[in-house]
Amino acid sequence: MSDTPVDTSDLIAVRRQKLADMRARGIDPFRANWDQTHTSKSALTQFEAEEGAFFEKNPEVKAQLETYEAADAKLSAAKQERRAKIEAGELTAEDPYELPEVPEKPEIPEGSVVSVAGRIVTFRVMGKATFVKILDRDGVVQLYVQRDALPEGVYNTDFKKLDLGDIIGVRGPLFRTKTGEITIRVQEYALVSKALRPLPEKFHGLTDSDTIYRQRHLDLITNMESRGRFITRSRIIQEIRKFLWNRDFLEVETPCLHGVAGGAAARPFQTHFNALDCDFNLRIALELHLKRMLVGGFDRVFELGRVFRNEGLSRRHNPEFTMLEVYQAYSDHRGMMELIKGMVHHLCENVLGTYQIKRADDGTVIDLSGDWREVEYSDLVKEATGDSDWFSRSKEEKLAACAKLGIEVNPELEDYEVTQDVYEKLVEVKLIQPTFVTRIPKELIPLAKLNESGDGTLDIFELAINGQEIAPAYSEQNDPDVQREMFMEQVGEETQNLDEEFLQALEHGMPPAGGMGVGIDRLVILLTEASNIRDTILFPALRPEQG
RNA sequence: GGGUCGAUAGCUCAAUCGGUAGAGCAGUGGCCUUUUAAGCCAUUGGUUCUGGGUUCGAGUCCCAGUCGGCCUACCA
Repeated sequence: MSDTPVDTSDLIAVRRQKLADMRARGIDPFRANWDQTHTSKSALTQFEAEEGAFFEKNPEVKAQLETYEAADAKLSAAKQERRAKIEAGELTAEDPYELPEVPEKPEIPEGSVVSVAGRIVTFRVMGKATFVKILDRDGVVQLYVQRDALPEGVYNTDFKKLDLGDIIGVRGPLFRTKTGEITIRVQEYALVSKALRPLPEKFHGLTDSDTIYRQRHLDLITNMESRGRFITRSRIIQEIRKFLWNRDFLEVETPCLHGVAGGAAARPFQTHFNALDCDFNLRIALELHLKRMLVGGFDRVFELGRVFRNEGLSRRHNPEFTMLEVYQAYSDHRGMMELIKGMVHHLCENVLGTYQIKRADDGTVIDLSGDWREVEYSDLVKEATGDSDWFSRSKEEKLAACAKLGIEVNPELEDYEVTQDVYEKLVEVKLIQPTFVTRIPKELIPLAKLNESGDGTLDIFELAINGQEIAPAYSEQNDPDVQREMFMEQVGEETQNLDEEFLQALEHGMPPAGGMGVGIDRLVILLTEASNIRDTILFPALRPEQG
């Protein structure tokens, strides 16, 4: 293999040739391991601490350094000014000039020796020395490699043949370069894993969204913003768990395969279980099994899980998405208000470090701190339509009003659905600041308790932030007969779509409870200031590539 | 599902009225021991998404298809 001629027309062939040459010389380009003592970040923090301790013992060196830095800044400013004048034609390069004097830079001892490993993301050869940057799990660290610091010959025959994208391990002491960047002075290095394919261009990274989604690994190497967003997503989920564990909630797992896909109204994905020779649906909600946990005496439960809805793709919809559902016995929708607000505040404190979020769309600042606005559904609809008698109008009048308001509404919809359309198209999208929408009409949700006033509204809220529904929560329906009736109205003739197992469980008695569902992806969109659900899902649904 | 825009070198992008497909980065060879998108010299690299058509001539115009973005529809 090693005498295969190099095909320079193919970047991969060049790298394969390097690989073959290494193997021929008995070097394994894919090592079993590398002993790390630090990550990029912990190495940097360590040096800062060591340097700080040194300055404390030697304050005069710190003073010298500050003098040096100030003088150096003046020097660069003077050079820049001169360059600007030459460009503007006020001076020529031959004109005599004086530059401010800069004192000698004081010596600062090198830090301790660290061992790190990561992927090469920049590689700047400057003759007999090279600057390299490697990326590891928590960031980038610079390496300084001098020819004479490596065993004889290695720099030219091996080191300079490294490629962008290769993963290397290095060992050496920390120091600060002339420009102030904390850097590892490499004494020892090894190729840990050879990259046979080139990375995307370093400055622009990947921009083709198709490639970004299909080859997310490349996006993560190249695009630090994207990388950070997925780290934040993971920390959000971690902190949600902590928040609920601390309130004595039990995390449970319920099945993804459902005989009847209940707990929401959405088209399910269907599949077939061979061993039982029967059809199953992928779950569209977690609700019904979690309520059966309440019947079973698990008074505080939650599940963080994937649900699947066989519906369209959009900026806000992916067919599989992550849902949190929480149920707390002896609580109600009011209790859920406190819970969700507490949870979001916890995330602001512990993940984001701020309560102010900038919208990706228009830069509006969303303030998540303090108490959140609470407003009734009917008031919002009346306000949006400018009609205080909206709810006593006939369907025809409502449709006519919709046309005037410039929204398209399917005339075959039920009366309450027309209103709901108005809500979704005119109201919800404008609820940018956190808002609890309460007293929602009973036709919309069959699983919640009716308000005691008997006006046909439900004891529920929908939390809207950023123009999207983030979390609906109910005082859960625990009357088995009312529940059955509500289901019957929903399914009509199709009684095979009744979840009898759930209804029977309710007949054993379910404690009064508050329950809530949180769309994790939408929450992450909000908290990471993303504009598209696909930026928050590692591998979003795409049509499989052909061939 | 409908509308609309797009696909050119490994990556990011050019290409005038239909007239020899270019640049930067990456790669390759050389210079360079503190760089910051390092710099300098030289240089390789193309099924212009696929398949048809019009034309003396197509990256460019037409038709069909594939994949994608955005809008829209569906969506408790």
